[in-house]
Amino acid sequence: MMISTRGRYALRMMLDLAEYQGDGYVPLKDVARRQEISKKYLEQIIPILNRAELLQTTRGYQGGYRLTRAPKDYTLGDILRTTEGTLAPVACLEGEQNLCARRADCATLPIWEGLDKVINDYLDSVTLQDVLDQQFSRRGDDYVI
Amino acid sequence: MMISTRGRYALRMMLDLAEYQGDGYVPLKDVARRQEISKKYLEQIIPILNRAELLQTTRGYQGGYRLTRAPKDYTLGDILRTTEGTLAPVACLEGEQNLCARRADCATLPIWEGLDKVINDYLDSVTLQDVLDQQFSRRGDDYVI
DNA sequence: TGAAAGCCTACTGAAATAGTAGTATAATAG
DNA sequence: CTATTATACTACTATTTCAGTAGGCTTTCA
Repeated sequence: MMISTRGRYALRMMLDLAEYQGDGYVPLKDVARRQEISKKYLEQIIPILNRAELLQTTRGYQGGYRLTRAPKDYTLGDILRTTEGTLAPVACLEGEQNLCARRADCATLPIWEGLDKVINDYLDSVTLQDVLDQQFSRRGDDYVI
Repeated sequence: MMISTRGRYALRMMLDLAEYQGDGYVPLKDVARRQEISKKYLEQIIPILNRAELLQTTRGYQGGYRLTRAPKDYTLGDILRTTEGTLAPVACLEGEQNLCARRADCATLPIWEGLDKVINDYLDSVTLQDVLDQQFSRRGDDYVI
């Protein structure tokens, strides 16, 4: 299992903001209630998104969060790489500190590189807007008799 | 990170057997030495492959392991799903016991299903023989979702 | 019968996961 | 100026997984 609750909850929060932000800020309390996720846990996920400037904040009365950009300008890869740190399927692709002594001769390295590429390509091919569109079309289907 | 040492070592062991088995059995000691992996740890990985009949065993003098089938008849997906248990990128795709109450309305489920599919399709598109031949090189570049 | 090999079970240190808890700080209404 | 609403930050914790280590048991065959 590669995507932890951190990434999955971040994605659901971003989708919730996209759906409910209107032209104001959405308090975390509301996101937590709608998504049935602990508000305290979301509070820990948010700074990660905040530091990467994926969302905007106001504190105090009528404060909350909203998206920095339009939903079509976030790929799922953006959000998941930010919150998960890496989407690499194996440790040896995770960075300098995980370099392996066998790397130069490794028969399996190209496989992991290929796998890493299909994962990132797929997640970068879908935007938040795509997910919203598919969600609404699905809801619409429910009303067809 | 999705593929643990268990799956990576299993794959390297299968490749090692393919390369060195000839028409006999390869003792684990030799695999462990060539691959620089703890023999004791490999001993724990082997029963998983054995139960799935991915390899054959003889005990005692001149015993060891060999592949059940030809290298071209193993996909990397076969080997990795067997040893990892699942390649599902999220818990809610891992089986009955992880079903989520929000499943019917979940906007993100189709994304995880799509991700699961590209991962499995990629790994099922490469065989042990491909790796041996190095024919798989940069296959990720060509892979069409 | 004894050496070479696999088989089986238990144990363990370290890290990640999935949170909970409590306090501090900021913005604004009245 | 202060009560209310909301985010920000830090510390703690239970559970699970990972990546092995350790040791005794069984099988095969020269």
